[in-house]
Amino acid sequence: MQRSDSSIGQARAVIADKREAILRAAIKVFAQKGYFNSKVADIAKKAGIADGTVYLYFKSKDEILHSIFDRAMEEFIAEGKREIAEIETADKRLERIAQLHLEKLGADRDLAVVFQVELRGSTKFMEEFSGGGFAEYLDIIRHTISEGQKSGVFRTDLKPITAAKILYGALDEMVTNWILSKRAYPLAPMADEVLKVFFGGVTQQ
Amino acid sequence: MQRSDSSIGQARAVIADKREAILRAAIKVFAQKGYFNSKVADIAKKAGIADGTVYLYFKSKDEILHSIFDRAMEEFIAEGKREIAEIETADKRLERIAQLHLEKLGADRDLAVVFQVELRGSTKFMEEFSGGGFAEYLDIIRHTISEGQKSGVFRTDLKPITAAKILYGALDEMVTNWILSKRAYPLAPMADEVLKVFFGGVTQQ
Amino acid sequence: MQRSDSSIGQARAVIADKREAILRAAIKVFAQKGYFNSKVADIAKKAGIADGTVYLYFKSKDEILHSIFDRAMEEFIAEGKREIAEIETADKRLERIAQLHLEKLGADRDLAVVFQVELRGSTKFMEEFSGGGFAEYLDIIRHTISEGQKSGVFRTDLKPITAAKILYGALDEMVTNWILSKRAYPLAPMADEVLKVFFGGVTQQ
Amino acid sequence: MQRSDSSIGQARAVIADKREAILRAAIKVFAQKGYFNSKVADIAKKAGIADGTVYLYFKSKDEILHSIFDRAMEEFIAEGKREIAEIETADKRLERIAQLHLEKLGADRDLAVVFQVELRGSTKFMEEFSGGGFAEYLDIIRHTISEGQKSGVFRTDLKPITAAKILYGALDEMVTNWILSKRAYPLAPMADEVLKVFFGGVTQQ
DNA sequence: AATGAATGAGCATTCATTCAT
DNA sequence: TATGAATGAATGCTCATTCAT
Repeated sequence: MQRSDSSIGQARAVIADKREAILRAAIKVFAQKGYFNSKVADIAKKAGIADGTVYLYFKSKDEILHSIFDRAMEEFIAEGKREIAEIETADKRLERIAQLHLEKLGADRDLAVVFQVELRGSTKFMEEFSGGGFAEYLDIIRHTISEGQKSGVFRTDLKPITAAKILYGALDEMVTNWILSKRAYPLAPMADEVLKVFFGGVTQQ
Repeated sequence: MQRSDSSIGQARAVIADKREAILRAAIKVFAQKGYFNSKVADIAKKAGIADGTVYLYFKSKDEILHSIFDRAMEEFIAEGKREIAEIETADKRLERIAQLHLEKLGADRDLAVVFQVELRGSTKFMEEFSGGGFAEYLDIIRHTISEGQKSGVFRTDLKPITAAKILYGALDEMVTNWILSKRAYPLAPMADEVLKVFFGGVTQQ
Repeated sequence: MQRSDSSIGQARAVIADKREAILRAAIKVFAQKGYFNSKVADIAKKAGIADGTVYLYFKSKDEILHSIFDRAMEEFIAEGKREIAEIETADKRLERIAQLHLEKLGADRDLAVVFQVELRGSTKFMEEFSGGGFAEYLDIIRHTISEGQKSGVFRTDLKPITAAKILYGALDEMVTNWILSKRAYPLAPMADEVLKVFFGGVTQQ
Repeated sequence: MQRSDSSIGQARAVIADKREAILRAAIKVFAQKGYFNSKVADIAKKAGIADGTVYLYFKSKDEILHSIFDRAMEEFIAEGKREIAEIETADKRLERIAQLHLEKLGADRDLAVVFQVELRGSTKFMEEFSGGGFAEYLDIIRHTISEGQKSGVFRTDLKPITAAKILYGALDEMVTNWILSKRAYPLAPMADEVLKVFFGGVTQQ
């Protein structure tokens, strides 16, 4: 029995769709109740499938969380690299990175919650994550700052990695506050505020 | 038969000691295995008491974690207030706050791990915490920045609360990185780096 | 459109072949992992078919095990009857039965394992089996002994059914030991040892 | 705080009692439904305790089954050795062993079922068991036969180990048949029948 | 106050079976 | 007939909490 190319394509699409549905459902559930308080059954129900079906696509509950991180970071980094490749100066690049950071997470509150909250819920995850996508992300910032130092746009009495952590930390805190805030406000514009301080400092000239 | 004042005092001291022992034990255990993976029995064993005894001092496992936060924040804020009260200018105050922040957490790695990791392990905790000690802490920073703006030392085109979050976020990231780092280095000196950027920005003058 | 007789015959052969393949696969799998630890998926994979296909030939996993017993006992009894029909004396018949018993199981270790181990893994199976092929098998032995008593070759102060169980039990134990033995030795020759004792006893004359 | 010797004794007795109760309950439940079909909850309920309590006395369901075997074999072998130590001749010793075998299992039908059925339900158990108590038991029989050969009471053209297996197999079959029989009859008297054949054979002199 | 044995609710995962294709 | 994705019932074990002593 042979399948036409299109039916194979369909089958793949269906598989991808179900995986995707589980991932989306998991993001919602994890965001709402936290990883440890979420039951696999909750995810399955939200995804509209049977409990056991989850295990046709993921090996364990743990793997679902990992997949969420991996996929999001991958997309995020890919898009970031693509965008900054077209930008000339280091300061403009950093600006775009900061904006992208807050745009992306500001556009998907549930994903943001999982990133800000669950990712930090265990040293295990943090360690794995730090050695993974996050390290690459931080490295892009560090590298950009380093280039800015070489081109003379940034001061040179700062270690690029330290400056990178400061920028990342400031952006990260914007996200965390936004998540926890009861008021709904747009996250993306906060990037400019962060950059204002990061570039110019708070001291009156 | 009546207890003398001194015996009551002793009893209270014993109670405080045991509470303290449980709290110290819990910080160690939570830091090592994470809140959800820690058993109350682990804490009891580390504290050298029976499982049931824990419940004579705390209503639940959850309450232990809360107490850790509450007590640490309380101490932290009290010390912070005391120290900055003696400092004249806003920038010097901010400097002291930043140093204190990293000194304190840098001096107790287990406590730092619990703060950085477990505090963020659930939205529930974060929300409660945000409304509690953390809000007060951030408010002290915000207020100091506001004063600096009035006195002309800080630029005024920034919302004080936003600047406060940026400073806090940058410091927080220093702590997180320090915890996850495999190399052992002193945390406190990082305060100066953060302040360098926060005050002066990264842009070359 | 009608199927010719020959195509029906072919279809039947195919059906029989696939049933047979499943049965052979199941014997191997059950022998290796035990009935309860064997998955229907394991059997299907070993048989080279899809999981669902198993259910076109058997109603349940349970039925597969039953079929293994039924078919093996049927073959066994048929061959036994055929062989002893040509033998004159009761003692020679018993001899042939014992040899056949060990020859058959000794020639198919997997089948032997399933018989010795899985058959006894549940009272349910044992009861059903006892009322089925096994009863008939034991009855053949009993009947042969009874004939031997009538013809004067066997002593008459023993109930034939009891003597039959003794012979069966002794043979059965040879099989069990052979299965569990780490050394590989031929099973069939043990029949003569069993018969030596069964016929003559262990007492020195 | 000190416990008197008697209160320690009581505590031990309580512990032993509860372990014992769980073991007795497990024997009943396993005998009725088979190991794999028995739930730990069934055992707990039959023992009159909570599910979790089972795990204060046993590490796993598997360990319960092992304990049943180990304890029973231990008792059995100890009693067997004690009894035969007082008997002079090898044939009388064998007689006593056979009687004891059927007396013991005949006195506790549930235990007999677990031994005959569950012990054989998995190659894993059988292998472990064969290397354990069972091997020792068979060795006692073998050794007794060997002595009988030396003293001239048994014929010497048989390997003692083979003769031992034959005797054991015959006795074992008596037990299995007794368990599966719908009629209730005393098991112990069957020992004499087995011995009659084992000693003298079925052949008419 | 202190103990630690007992409790029992809670859950990730497996797998025999079904059924749309 | 054959497939294999989907189902969902079933269960051993953990551990926060209680309570008799």
